[in-house]
Amino acid sequence: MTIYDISEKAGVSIATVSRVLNGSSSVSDKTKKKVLDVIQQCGYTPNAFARGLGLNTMKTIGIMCADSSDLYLAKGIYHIEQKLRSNGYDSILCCTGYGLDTKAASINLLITKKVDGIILVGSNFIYETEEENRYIIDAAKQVPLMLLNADLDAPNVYSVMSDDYTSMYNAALKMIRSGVKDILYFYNSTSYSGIRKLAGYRAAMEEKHLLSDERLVQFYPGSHEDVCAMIGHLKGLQESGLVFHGVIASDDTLALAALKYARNMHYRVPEEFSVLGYNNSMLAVCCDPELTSIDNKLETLCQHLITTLMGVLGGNEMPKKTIFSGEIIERGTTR
Amino acid sequence: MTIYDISEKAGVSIATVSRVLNGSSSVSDKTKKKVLDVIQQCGYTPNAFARGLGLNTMKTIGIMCADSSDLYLAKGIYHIEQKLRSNGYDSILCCTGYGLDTKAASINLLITKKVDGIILVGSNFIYETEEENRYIIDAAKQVPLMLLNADLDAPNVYSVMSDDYTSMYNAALKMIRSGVKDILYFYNSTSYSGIRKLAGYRAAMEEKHLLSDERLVQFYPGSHEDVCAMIGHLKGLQESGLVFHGVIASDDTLALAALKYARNMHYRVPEEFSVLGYNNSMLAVCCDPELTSIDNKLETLCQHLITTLMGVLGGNEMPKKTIFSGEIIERGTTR
DNA sequence: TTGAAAGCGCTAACAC
DNA sequence: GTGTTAGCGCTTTCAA
Repeated sequence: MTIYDISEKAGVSIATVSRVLNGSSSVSDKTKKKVLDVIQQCGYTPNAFARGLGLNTMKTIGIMCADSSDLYLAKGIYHIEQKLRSNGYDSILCCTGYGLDTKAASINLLITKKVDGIILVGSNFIYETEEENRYIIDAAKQVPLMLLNADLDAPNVYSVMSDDYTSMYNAALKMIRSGVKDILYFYNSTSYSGIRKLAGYRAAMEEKHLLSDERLVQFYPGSHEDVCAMIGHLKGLQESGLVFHGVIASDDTLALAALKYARNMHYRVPEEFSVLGYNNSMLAVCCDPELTSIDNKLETLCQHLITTLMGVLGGNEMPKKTIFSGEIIERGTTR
Repeated sequence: MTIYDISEKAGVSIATVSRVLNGSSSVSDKTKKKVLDVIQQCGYTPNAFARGLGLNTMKTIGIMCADSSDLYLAKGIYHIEQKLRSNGYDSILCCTGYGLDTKAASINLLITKKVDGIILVGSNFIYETEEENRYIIDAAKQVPLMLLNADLDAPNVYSVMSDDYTSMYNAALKMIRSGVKDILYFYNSTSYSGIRKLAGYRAAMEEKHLLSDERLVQFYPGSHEDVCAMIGHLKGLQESGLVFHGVIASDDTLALAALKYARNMHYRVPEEFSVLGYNNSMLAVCCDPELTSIDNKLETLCQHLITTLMGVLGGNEMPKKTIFSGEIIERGTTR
């Protein structure tokens, strides 16, 4: 069933059918109805390829994420997909994994698919050297590139992010003021936002001259989901003689592990041990006591990102960088 | 950059370029190399639309799920996307929400996009009446339809699922044998798999003549993420006089709520109160004590689903229905 | 082994 | 308001 069949059955030209299909220019109500009737009756739907061929757009946005089963990224994808759809765009999802080579391959694949834009969900796409980020810079020559929670200065690359540095700085300061001095920072990502968070913690601790022992900054290298291993990591630290009565974690899972560690050590939480998480995910209310966590306004970020992308696609001048501030959601693991 | 440019630069016809591009038929090694060189040098990639127009396939599979931020569905999407990619297929993701109308709209949209197949992730796509399932049956006339964790008998529809009934039946029996008699069933979905799970619980309880009070079967109608509301639901039950010392939940989140309820009531777990979850998700190891949960082998299901889909796409005869059995992962909330 | 040319289904510029 | 027609970039006969 093609536009030719419809035009024939309706007794008009293909151009007229195309016009009613696209709601464009002037078609008399009568012919319009006639065509619509035939279309309805035949259950005809236009061929997206042919349309794309001519227009050179599929109204499709590529979404890349390292791992769609990550709680935080999954939520981001969800919001983005929804908002895209409500703007008349579809999405192609690419789960790239964490390797640079597969990321580069994925981004090229999306471009091959003629997506109208690409959204990079999560800060792990940005590396430290320009060389490593070249795959993004190059891709941006072809389509607009949107970064969620990351930052890269390059033409046609737009960043929307949460102010992780300030959020962490404020949260750390708050915990210090609550009386906890020996606060361990527990993180598992050296992505852009990971580095910013750590810097926030560092600034607060150093300001108060509390970062006496570099072991207070702890990188956890294991699996993102292996809570046991995280607990083991903290246990090892404790056994090696490091003393800490507070943990600030770069994400809720790590914080949860810290909470389980505290329970294991028979610390009373929050009286003797404080824990702070990040992302304010579902996990935060799944434990007992519930986790104090930083909410980085994911949905707001996504909304803004899509608005910006739509603007760019519409040919408008749009802000290259937008920063929202986070918020500490106080629950039972801090005083 | 088109095939014409390449053909010109290489001094051959577009047909020849097309041939080397598709590795088809016989091209002399010399011309092949020449063409390949030019392609490389120009960084040319073929236009997917034009190709699709002719071939009428995009090597793309549509993935539908109600909510990609659901822990379980997200994991399923992740595995599916990975395995699809390793088979040379891309995926378009559609988060449909839970309404029938939006599901039908999404499935049509995917067909419009000329996907080669559609995967429905999660059992909430199947309804009770054939009328409601018509949108699937109709879609299957155009492309193969794969169901993950659901079941529907129709031409060109293939189902891969976990044996939820038996898993629940066994788990319930086990809990009964451990000495818990008043077991509440706590569920939030009347999807196909939701119904099967409930039936498994029912069968075990009735076999032991333990289902005296219909209030032991409790549907929770609220948000999937609102743990507080779930706890509230159980509290309300208790206050209304219902006595129960065990909870079997249709998913880990509900089980987690039950665990928090138990703690709230100062029951000792598992000595005085047992809890069983479903999905063996990350949540199971996030609480204290850790949750006994049923693992339904999601990755295996996904692997099999993709294998089947590839077979169907390759024109082979494939099993219409495949059932795997689940496994109880014992942790700290059952004796 | 290669080239010429006819589509694939649609949009949009241009004529009427 | 409506029809004609030239592409869009590629695959695939059919000839050579």
